[in-house]
Amino acid sequence: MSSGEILNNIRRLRFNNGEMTQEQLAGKCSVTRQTIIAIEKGNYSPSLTLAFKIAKAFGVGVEDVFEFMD
Amino acid sequence: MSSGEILNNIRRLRFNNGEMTQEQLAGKCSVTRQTIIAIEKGNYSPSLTLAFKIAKAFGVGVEDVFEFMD
DNA sequence: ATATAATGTAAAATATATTTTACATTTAGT
DNA sequence: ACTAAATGTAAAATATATTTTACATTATAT
Repeated sequence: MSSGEILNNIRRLRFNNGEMTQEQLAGKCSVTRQTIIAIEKGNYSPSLTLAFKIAKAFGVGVEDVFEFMD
Repeated sequence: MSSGEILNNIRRLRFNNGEMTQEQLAGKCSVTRQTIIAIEKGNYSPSLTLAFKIAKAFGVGVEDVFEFMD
């Protein structure tokens, strides 16, 4: 899996959602803060399940959070 | 990751796309047929990267292929 | 009925995603 | 300047996704 193919707007969405912290987003998605950091930095591609949870936490669609560059 | 939370329309989309075989879809997504089978059956949640590749293979959005039930 | 194609099951090996734990650095508020 | 909060780095451990390999079953065409 090359996560370099996935870009994301997590940081911007966090800011626009009451300046949500990574910790808070992690809580909403039931994952660790480290996971959010890693995904936000594009260290690896998240599972689809987690991608959906992140999108839901922001009240948007998956493709509003993540973009596939191929 | 509980993949029970993700439903998909892969089989239907395969049928509607020239009756594409699992092998062909696997080829388009650069994964093994076994992976397609497992995902189609909901054995596990795919990586977001693969989800995007599958969606692209059908020329639709990720949320047209997968549905998050929570 | 036969042969081939497509789909399905299974398990070990391998690759990747996530967690745990710890510490460091930066940012924000006073 | 000080403190706490937020973010960041890192690596080992753990969990999950995918591959490899093999065989079985079902579907399709003749």
